[in-house]
Amino acid sequence: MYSIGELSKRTKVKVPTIRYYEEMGLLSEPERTEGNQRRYDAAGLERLSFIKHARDLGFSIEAISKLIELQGHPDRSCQAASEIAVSQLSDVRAKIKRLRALEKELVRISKGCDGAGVSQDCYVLASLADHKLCRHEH
Amino acid sequence: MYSIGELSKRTKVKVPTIRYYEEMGLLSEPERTEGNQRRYDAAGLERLSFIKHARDLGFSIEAISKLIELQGHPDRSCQAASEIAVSQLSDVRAKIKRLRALEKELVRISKGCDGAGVSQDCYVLASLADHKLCRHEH
DNA sequence: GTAGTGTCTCTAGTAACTAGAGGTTCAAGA
DNA sequence: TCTTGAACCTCTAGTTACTAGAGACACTAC
Repeated sequence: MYSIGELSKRTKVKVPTIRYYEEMGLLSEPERTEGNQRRYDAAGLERLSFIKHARDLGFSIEAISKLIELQGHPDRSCQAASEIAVSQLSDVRAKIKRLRALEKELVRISKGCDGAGVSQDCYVLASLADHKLCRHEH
Repeated sequence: MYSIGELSKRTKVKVPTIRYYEEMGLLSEPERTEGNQRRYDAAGLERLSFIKHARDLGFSIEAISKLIELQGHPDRSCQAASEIAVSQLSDVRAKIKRLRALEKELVRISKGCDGAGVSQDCYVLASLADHKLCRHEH
């Protein structure tokens, strides 16, 4: 049996976050000691590792909830799980695309100004003030 | 003079968001009609366009505050503005890097499962449960 | 004058935590 | 067995950048 701190160390999930996951229904309520402290078993540890890994991959709490539900029904089709993963992937790709466009624009803006001048002539400020100076859409 | 709705249309910033920016100190308090409604002038419009553009580029409210402060002092060195832009750029690059790693991992996970099987054998779920199945760090 | 739309303030909600207060429990050493 | 200090408990509130809704008032066109 692990205390919440022990679980935290093993999974690298902070203690208040573990309690938060419990409140959100991602973790089921663990046993308690006589003194009301949480004690987790191996299943709890595994479950939390799953959550941590999915969060690291950017899955939302909601998506993780659905995945956990599926885990609980091994006989059910895994189409939903596949869909969640694919949707997460397209999310990530959309974000990358957008960030690339921003990167280009920021490079252009930053290059125009070395920080040596005064704010009146600053290219950074001018670029932000006037969208027409931009080369790309964003 | 523009009403808040007029300003919203021209800048594509939603009305409640404009009020929010005012509350946050990004926009100075505009004149009011006798009936207490906001009326903006050209300077207000320009300022809001600046904010909108910077937000679209991912600058935080805090960063924008600093940039606006600089705009107000045309004689001051623009080093701070340059630093903010550069830091924003490295932020964006870090995010891209991380997202690329996630993309790779998600592609791998998704490929392993076509959604046809049952959840018990689902590669998506197995991958999430066991970090050791991952090829990359994240 | 009245109808309909726009605007006002205020409160509360979102996602996914994080921080802090004030109090209790546990485990190890004396 | 007692004590001490770290770990734990619950609860509330704060974070970022908004968004939604309630209930009331203002403005504009007919």
